[in-house]
Parts: sequence; C-alpha cells; structure tokens
Amino acid sequence: MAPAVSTDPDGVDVTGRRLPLSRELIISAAVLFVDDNGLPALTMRGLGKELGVEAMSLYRYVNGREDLLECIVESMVSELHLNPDTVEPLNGWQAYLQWLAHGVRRIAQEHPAVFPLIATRHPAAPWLRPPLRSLKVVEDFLSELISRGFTDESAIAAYRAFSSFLLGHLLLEAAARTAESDIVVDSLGHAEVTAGGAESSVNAFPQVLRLGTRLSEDHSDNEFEAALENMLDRLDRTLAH
Amino acid sequence: MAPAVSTDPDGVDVTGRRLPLSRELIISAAVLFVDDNGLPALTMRGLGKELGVEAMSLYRYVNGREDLLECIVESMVSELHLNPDTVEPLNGWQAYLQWLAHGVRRIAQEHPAVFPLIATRHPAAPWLRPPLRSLKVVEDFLSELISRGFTDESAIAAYRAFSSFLLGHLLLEAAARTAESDIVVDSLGHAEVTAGGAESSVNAFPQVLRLGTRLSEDHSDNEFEAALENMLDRLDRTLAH
DNA sequence: ACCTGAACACCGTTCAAGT
DNA sequence: ACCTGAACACCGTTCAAGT
Repeated sequence: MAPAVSTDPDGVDVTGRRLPLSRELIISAAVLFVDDNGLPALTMRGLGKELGVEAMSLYRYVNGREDLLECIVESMVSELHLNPDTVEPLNGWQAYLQWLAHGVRRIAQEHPAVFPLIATRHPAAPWLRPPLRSLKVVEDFLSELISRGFTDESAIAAYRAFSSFLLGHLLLEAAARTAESDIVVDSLGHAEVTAGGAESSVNAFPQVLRLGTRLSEDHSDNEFEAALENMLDRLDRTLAH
Repeated sequence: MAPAVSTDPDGVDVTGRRLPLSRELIISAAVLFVDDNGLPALTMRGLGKELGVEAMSLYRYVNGREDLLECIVESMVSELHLNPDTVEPLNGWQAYLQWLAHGVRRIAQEHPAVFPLIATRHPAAPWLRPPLRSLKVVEDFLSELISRGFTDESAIAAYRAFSSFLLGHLLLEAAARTAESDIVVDSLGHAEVTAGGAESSVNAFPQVLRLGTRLSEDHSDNEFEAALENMLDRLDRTLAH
C-alpha cells in the first residue's frame, strides 16, 4: 500500500522535503515499520519520529493508537480487491475459494509481522471472523457460494470452516517466518531451550531430540495446498449430501 | 490452578491475613485477573494491587512481565497432565488425539481471555507450535503416534496438521466467547458496525444483512467435532497409503 | 491549517533503603 | 528475607499555544 508518491521510511521524498502528512501516508509508514521492527515496537512516538514529526501530529489524522491498528488491518485486507494479478475467477466456487485462500496467504507471507494483528484483534462483529475481516469479503464469499448451489446454512458453515482453516495455518506459518529472523539458531545443533522460565533441556525428550531437525523443516507450501484441497473436498461432500 | 490454600482474588486468606507471596500465587492471581479483566488490563502495578502489594515486590518471584506471561502459558498447558478426570486413554492414536484435542479445548473454554496468549506468543522453538506449547506434550504426541504405526514423517505431518487445526478453531471460539461479554448488543437488531474507522453500514451488503442473525449463532460444539473427525480420517488415509 | 511544548496519568524496571 | 519509596525512561493522549 505505497502512497502515490514514492517515499522512504522516513516520510521524506527524493528531494528531501517532508511529505505532507496524511492518513494514507501514516498507515503505510506504520505497515513498513511493523514489517521491519515488529508489532511491539510500533509506538505513536516512534512512528512520529520515523515520519520526521512529533507523535502528537498523528492525532490529527488518526483517532489514537487503536484506530491506527484498525486502519492497518483494513489496509491489508483491502489488498485482496485492489491487486490486478489476482483477478477473481469465474469458474466455480472451488476456484473462488482457492483464489481467496491464496490471496490471504500472500498477505500473510508478505507481512508476517502484521498478520497476528489481523488474526487476533477483537472483531467488530461476531460474524466478521479473522482473517476475513472485511464486510465486502464476507459478502462476496456468501453470495459466490450461494449463487453456485450452496444453501444458506451450508454457505455459513463453509465460511466458518474456511476462516478457521486460514487462521490456523497462516498464523503458524507467519510465526515461523518471523521467528527465523529474531531467534539466533545454535549452529552446533546443541538443542537446549528455555521454556516457561525454567531451564529444561530437550535431552529428557528422546523423540523431540531425535526428530528436532526434521520438526524444524518448512513444508508449508505442500501442507497448505494439501489441507486446502482436503477442506474443499469436505465442503463438496456436504453439498452432495 | 488454585493455590494450596483457598484464596480470593485479593490474595487474602479467609482470616484476613495476607498470604505469603510466591511464584505460584502470583501466577494463579494473574490468570484470574486476565479471566476477569482481559489481557490488556494485566499490568505489574495492577496485579500488585490485586495482591495487596506494590508492583516491585513481584520482581522477587518473577523475572519481569514477559516472564510472567510465559509462566501463565506454562501453567495453563500443564493442566493437560494434572487433571484426574481426563486420563489419557490407551486404545489407539485416534482416541489419544481426541483426548488431547478436547483437553486443549477445555482450557480455551475455561480461559478464553488467556488463550490468545497461548496462541500467539513467539514460541521458544520452531517445533513448539501453539497451542501445543510444551515439550512434554510434543514428546507424548510423537511417541504415541510412532508407537502406533506412524512413520517419523507422518507423525510430524500429523503434529503440524493437528496444531494448525486446534489453533484456528479454538482461537476463533475463544474470541467469540470473550466478545459476548464486552460488546454491547444492539437489542433492536439495528445492524450497524464501525469497521476500520470508517462508518460502513451493513445495508450495502445484502447477504450479510439477510444472514446476520444466523451468522452469529454458535455451533462451535458440532463444528469442532465434525472438523476433528474429518481431520482424523484424513490422517488415517495418509497412514494407509 | 498544521504542527508542537508542556503536561498528565500511566507503564516496566532498578536499586538503595527500610523492617 | 521480604517489601517499599523514589527514581528513570518510556508510553498514550489532551490542549493551549505557536507558525
């Protein structure tokens, strides 16, 4: 969600002048900031400094920190509709759900540090289930399925199953992706871990010790595709019945 | 996770004397506090006040706020092993996974406000996938499945699929459960929602409007059982092949 | 119109000092 | 041994004041 004018993270354009503050500029700077520094580092004062401005200036464009976080979520989810290379297909509900699933997955992969925000902020309504936090997305989901043979009930059940599926898979995938960057890997393979404040060595857990390396391997592409396929099959069966 | 002596949230026993501070007392008070007031309200100073003590006293038993959060997670997950009425069954891996799934679900249901912590804190290692954040649980999981015919690879695949499944379903269920308590329901059914800072009325979204009430219904029991069943069947198929 | 300085109420955390 | 007062560096947020 880059603003109209090309910028660097400082909110300064190529000529060195500071860009005029705006809601969009603030939001895109915030996304960049979280991508680089992680969610806990996002602070009104810090974001202000990144934009070359005092924290209080942001309040002219954004109703406080909570509103800023909500804006970030909205800006990410709305990428689903803007992107030209991901035109929604017209050949069946399975293709539609494939398209939607991969669209959300791409967002999670491009902004793994932001995804927990999309996944765990309190939804505005009980029927806005993360990570599908957009009225338009939910509306499209339901009308797409209903127009293709789903009953009201089965469309709703599909919506619930689909969102649970995406949330579980993508949240874990995003967590693994951000962990790589901020956990120092013990290159000697000395597997020892500090869990829950108490020092507990993996040595007492033979299977974990034996399978450690293989447990850390990344097969998320294949696993996502297989689980998605399985889920679509399951929806298909409930349709036939 | 009640401490040995019966207490009320103030950390004061029945006689009015203050209980001696301890790691366990602090942790169980913290869990109670989050259950009642939500995660964002949990503050060192606030928890101190709840215990009738200054915030600084807590640092004698807990290495700061991050450590406290980690302790909370550990104390919740360890309930899986302590509880007498949920003895691990011996008749097959499917029964074991059913037992484990319902054990984790019970934790999520009893402490919906704490569950996001279990679900989204950075795991200590890439192979500790939330919500199964315990070396012992992972060890049991793997050895149970391997001793019952799973190959190393299929046990690992099952672990990944199982944790994704639990995370997605239980996080959404817990979110719905806490939302009920802190969202004021419009008793007139005037469905209007403020999403992303911009006022957007559901009226522009006919399917959502039409299905609104049914979208809000809770079918989590049935949905959890059905999805779990489906997942176990899927694992069974990968075993046979 | 847009930004800022100063102020307020709150954090987490440390450490010397009290009992 | 266990708790606290005072202090520090940070938060989010408001508002009158500057340009």
